[in-house]
Amino acid sequence: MSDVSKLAGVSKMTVSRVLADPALVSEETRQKVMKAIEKLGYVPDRIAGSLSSRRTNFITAILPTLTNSNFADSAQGLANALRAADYQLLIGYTMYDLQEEERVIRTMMERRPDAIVVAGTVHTKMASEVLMRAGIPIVEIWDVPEHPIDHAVGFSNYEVGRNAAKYLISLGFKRIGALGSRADGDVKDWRGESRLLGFGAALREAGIADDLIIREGSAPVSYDHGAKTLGSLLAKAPDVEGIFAVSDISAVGALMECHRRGIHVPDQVSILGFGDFDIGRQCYPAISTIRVDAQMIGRKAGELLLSILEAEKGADVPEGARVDVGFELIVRETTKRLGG
Amino acid sequence: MSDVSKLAGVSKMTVSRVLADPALVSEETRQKVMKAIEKLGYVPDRIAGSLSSRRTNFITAILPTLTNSNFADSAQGLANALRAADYQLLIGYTMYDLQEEERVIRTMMERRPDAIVVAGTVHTKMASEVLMRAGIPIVEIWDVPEHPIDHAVGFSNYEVGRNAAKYLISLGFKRIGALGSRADGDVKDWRGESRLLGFGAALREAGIADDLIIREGSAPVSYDHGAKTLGSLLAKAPDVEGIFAVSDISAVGALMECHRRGIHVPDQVSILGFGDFDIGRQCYPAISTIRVDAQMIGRKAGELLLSILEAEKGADVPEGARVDVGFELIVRETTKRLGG
DNA sequence: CTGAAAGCGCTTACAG
DNA sequence: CTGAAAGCGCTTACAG
Repeated sequence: MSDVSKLAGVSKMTVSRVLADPALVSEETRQKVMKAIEKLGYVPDRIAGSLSSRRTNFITAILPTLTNSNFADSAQGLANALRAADYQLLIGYTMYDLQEEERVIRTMMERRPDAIVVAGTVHTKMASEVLMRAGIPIVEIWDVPEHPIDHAVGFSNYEVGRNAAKYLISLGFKRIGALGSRADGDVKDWRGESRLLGFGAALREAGIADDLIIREGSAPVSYDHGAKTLGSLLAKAPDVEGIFAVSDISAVGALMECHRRGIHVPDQVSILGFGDFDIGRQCYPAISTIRVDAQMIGRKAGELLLSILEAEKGADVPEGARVDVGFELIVRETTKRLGG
Repeated sequence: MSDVSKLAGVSKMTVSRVLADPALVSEETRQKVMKAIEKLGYVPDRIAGSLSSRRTNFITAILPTLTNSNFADSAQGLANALRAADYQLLIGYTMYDLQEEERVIRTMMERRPDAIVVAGTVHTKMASEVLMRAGIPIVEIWDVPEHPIDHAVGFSNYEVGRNAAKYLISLGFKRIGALGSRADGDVKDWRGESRLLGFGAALREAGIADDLIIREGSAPVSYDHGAKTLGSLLAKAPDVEGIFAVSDISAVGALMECHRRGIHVPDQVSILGFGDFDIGRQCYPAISTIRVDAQMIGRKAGELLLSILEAEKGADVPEGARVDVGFELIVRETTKRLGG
């Protein structure tokens, strides 16, 4: 930068202004500076700029994994929303492990992000404290808790579970089960667990036994997980009529296992998934599922942050926003009314 | 940090040492410093550290999209390899657009990454120059060109195409086609195009016409793309016997379209995909494909970079490394010998 | 519209 | 094993 200022015959301050807010500089000076920048191939150093201005234009996104198309969609939605405003995403993975999440959050704090987006509303005590004291906007995504740390953009996983149960009940079933992952230990899909909790509650409300909710294996869930948990469920209740899987991935695995065992879906058993993954749409029979607009979650989180970070002084800024993007039941071919 | 040094009654330099290399500090001093850090909840500022040390521990990864499980796997493999060494990934998306790639590369340079990983070996002239002059290690992934900008980790897409053709020829087919995306304009999947080029070359070598290579629509490819290009191919050659799709996604789309048209796969036509996506493995009939270890590409790129960046002074460092991870033909149910 | 001074919070390079 | 000084490359906050 000082090279540029020398070549252009102006002060460093003027070069800085040309880059930050060209309107502040006279047309003539600007031209000189631009020419010098061009000639020297000068690339401004944002690290130095960040240190000086106390703004990094980094936004941290903490996700369980990127190998899940839903979270990848949210990341992409977030990145798209932020791109125009020149923010750079700092992505961290937790592998559904709360200890790892805490570690990632701590590491990320050293990079001084301007805001943090984190998937999930359950954190270690330490992690929650770090986030609360961070002094920057925090957006929890993929759920909408009563009392978010700061902001939240998502939907109620509990209600998803309740709706799943209600739908299966409406189909006339009495023997209803679910396929999920283990709910103990650090590595745990809390959102999936919320769905199972809501599912069980709705079952009980309807006077139906909730003893067929299988929790086996650990997140992230796989096709194999679906196949195995289906086996466990069948061993327990060969007469099960309707099944809710916490993820389409498990649902597809369960469906394939049904094929192998000669159990017809949906004539003998109905299967409902979650997530509306491509594979559920394309497989045969196509999986009935509950859809969430993952990309929209990312986009809305991004827009919320921009409205806060880019607010003019004095403008009023949303406080403790809770955005519920909802969800949608998509009935396809794996669910069917009893005797229908 | 100066708060910490005051509380601990030492200089800032000593605090810095405790954090960077505790072995340099006496046990007693270290304890005092650690206690002060704990008490104040001090979180070191890596932005300042980066400016001072001229190392950011950022590594930039530039990918077409994260919504493709192959690239997501590579990103995760890269992140896993770098995590232990305390590097943070800076991920950028190009949406298969070379102009956008150039823009992303320029923006990323302002963050002063210690190295850059970029998917693909075709760049705008400007982008190539920026990368060459960057003065940091560059790893191009997902192909292995004769002359990489710096390093390369991938496989030969051209050879993938050749092998696809050879395999279909070995099945006894004479009428052989392919499904790809448009090869003109800025938005373009160059790796897919390489596969088609190799495919056509092998066809010609065997004395088979290469006029059934369809290039329609733009990357990223979709199920719909597979269905539509299959339609075009069939319109041109109703008697086509073997088809190679540049991606499993297209292959699945083509397979579904065959179902709809009452064309039996593989009895009437064989379909070979690329990428070994989950969906190809799970759909019925399961897609024959060519598999690449995407996660390994990311991991090897990460390990290569670590060996360079973490090298002791004087240690010899790989120069212009070209790592070919190869690929693997996986025969499943959508390909079958003529009359077999 | 332009500039000189100070400082952001660290690490480098010495010195002892 | 410990510390004082200088500086990384910008922006902030004044001043004119």
